[in-house]
Amino acid sequence: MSDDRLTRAADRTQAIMRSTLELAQEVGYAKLSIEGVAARTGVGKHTIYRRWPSKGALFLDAVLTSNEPGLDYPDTGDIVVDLRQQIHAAVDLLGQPPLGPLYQALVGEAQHDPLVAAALNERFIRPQADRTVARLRKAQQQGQLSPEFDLDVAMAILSGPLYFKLLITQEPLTHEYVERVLNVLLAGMTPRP
Amino acid sequence: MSDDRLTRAADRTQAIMRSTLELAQEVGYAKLSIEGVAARTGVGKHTIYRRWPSKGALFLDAVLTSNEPGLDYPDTGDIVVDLRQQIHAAVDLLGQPPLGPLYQALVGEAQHDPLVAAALNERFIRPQADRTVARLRKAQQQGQLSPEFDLDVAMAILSGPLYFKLLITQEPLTHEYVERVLNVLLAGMTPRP
Amino acid sequence: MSDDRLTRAADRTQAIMRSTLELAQEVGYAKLSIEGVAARTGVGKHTIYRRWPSKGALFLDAVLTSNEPGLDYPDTGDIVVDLRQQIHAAVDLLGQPPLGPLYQALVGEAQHDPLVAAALNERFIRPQADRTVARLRKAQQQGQLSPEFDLDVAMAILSGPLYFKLLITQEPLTHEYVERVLNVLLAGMTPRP
Amino acid sequence: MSDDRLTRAADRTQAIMRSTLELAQEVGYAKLSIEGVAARTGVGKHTIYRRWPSKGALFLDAVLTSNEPGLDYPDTGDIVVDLRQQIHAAVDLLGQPPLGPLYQALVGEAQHDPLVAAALNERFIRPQADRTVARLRKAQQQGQLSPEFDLDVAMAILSGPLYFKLLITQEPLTHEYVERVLNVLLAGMTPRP
DNA sequence: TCCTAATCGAGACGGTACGTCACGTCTTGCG
DNA sequence: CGCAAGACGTGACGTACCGTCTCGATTAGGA
Repeated sequence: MSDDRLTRAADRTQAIMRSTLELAQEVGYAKLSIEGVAARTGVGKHTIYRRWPSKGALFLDAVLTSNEPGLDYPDTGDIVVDLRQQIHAAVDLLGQPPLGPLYQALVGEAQHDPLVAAALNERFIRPQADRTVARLRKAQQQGQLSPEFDLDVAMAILSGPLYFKLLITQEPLTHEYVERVLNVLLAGMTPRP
Repeated sequence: MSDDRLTRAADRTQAIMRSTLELAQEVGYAKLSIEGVAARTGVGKHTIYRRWPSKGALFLDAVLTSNEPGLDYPDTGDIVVDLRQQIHAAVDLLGQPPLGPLYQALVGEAQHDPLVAAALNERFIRPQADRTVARLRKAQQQGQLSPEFDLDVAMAILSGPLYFKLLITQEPLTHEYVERVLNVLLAGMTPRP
Repeated sequence: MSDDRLTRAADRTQAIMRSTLELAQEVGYAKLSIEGVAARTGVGKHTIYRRWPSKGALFLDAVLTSNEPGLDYPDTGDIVVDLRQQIHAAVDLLGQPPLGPLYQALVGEAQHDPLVAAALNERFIRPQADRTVARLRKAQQQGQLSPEFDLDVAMAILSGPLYFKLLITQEPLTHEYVERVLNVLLAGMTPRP
Repeated sequence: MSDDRLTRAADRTQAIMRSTLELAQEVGYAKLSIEGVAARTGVGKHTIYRRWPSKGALFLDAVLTSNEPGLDYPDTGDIVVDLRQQIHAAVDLLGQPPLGPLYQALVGEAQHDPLVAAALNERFIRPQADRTVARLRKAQQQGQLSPEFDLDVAMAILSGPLYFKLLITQEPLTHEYVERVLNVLLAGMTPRP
């Protein structure tokens, strides 16, 4: 079968990504090396370079693939319930191991490597943002939000403080914190009589 | 004189930081190397290692020193005016060269190097945040903000979306954008009758 | 026909050897690679490995095959005339491109690879030496050489200085040079009264 | 002292050459690698590349240095005695381990690398040849050789057959063989009445 | 005419070594 | 004595070939 080859190749691809995550968790992204990943996976370096152009690209793929399908969005009909649930899910996912530190390193790498930045946006950030804005828009159309409310900014206010804690102050990301953010946002969000 | 020696040392320190910024701007932080800085400055590597423990520490020092005293805070008495002025100053400073890309790289490095993260927080992030919260608190005491308003979160909502644009989506940071953020924040901020 | 397959195979064999010589002349033996020959010929690597065990063996085959039947020996009846003609033919063949540099590289490879050394001896060196000694012996039997003359050494004196120039001093191989060698040899070769 | 550094450097240089010879004798020149030499010597690869531009140059240096001062020339006053002694010394040196195989590989490498060829000539071949020709010339001036005898060719006839055995037929180099060569040469060398 | 077997191109694969770069440590000698 | 200069051991880079391997496609020649 033709699938044999593809299967073999896919197996190797996944094995490499698995080792990458393991190594990254053990020694940290800074000390991660393609040489090390190759050795740990029992694979030639070329086999890695054939698939990814750089350590950053490999790491991005490994991190994002490990977290398919990402953060799915609920839709209970009540925008407040949905936002709350979603933001708490984000904290659970990104605020602690295993994904938290990996994702933090990934965003860090994106600051040095435009390819990683672009891929990260396309594969994770933008879809997530789009889903959030779409959900907000629906609520707005249903009258749950005032018509002139700035949806893009609302999304940024949901995400930004979270990244601020994760990347800038690097304090633990808590449910209590995002709850407070949500409360402030809701104060400006609800339609006034 | 003893001052001579100190002066000489300080001169060298500044020369090294100057070369660091130049090199970083020319080749990018990722390709910056202590070896390169030493060569460009006409200085032995030891002279750099005597002053900074790592490339990250040197870069942090260079970036922050180049921007003393940072973002000063106005106090006109009107919190809205002050916040607006401050946030636009931040956009002017971080949203474009020369500081923008350097600062972006610096935050990136902080994700990989805890020492850089700590120093960045202590020397830049926390003082800035503290000033903002202090200004907000004063306004709250003057009755310009509702008493139960969450000041820490307000600060995070002012900063977070800015970092979100700078680090995550990496789109240009515009005055129009922060203005919209501010508007949403103000909607939840002003005291209700 | 069964010949078809053999013919096709032989065609491929020859195409590979042709590319080998071309590549060797273009980039030199040191940078010759089986990978390169395969690519240039439009052939899988396996097809080469199926025929030759190593780069050296392939190169040997290519060089020697390109020069079938080698140096034929004249027999005019006069040993001096014959030796002179033969040695000048050798200079014409080995002292200049295309064969000169290739042959030089071939002997070089023989120093590192016993298989090449053995094959080179069997297919080129020994036959050539045998023909020379045979011709000398015939001359000796005809009284043109003194009976106690050392034929093997005579052959080595005809060949040795030539290789000395080709491999050791690597100066151009001239007709004038071999003529002088021949003269010295003849001085000790001719029967004394 | 300034000698300290030079001494340290020279020590390393010699240690590297020593390992090179050891490794070459163990695994053969073809499998010799700079990586291997570095590992065996306990030295960084760069420390080798700083001193020699290629494996061939290192090997040449190692082989020739190990054999300083090479083949010294006797001068008893009798050219026949001197030539005989010299040629037998050459057989003792090059015809057997340890130097024989190393020297053979060295000449082999010279066929692929012009730098090695040039250095080999300058440091070993030409001086040796010059000494031989000088000794012959002196004998000629003393009337031990006929005035029109071709000294350069005589030198080539002493060396050539020796290299022919060493490099081409690769049979053992024996004293008996060079003795026969010498005899033939002497036959054409001695002045005729 | 179809089938079986061999051969082929293409190129993935685990390796080894290449030659380069920068790391952080060290030593030396000049000013 | 502090410094430039740069050698040093280390380890990773990204590349090139090695020789082995699997895959379909393209043949032949026998059923």
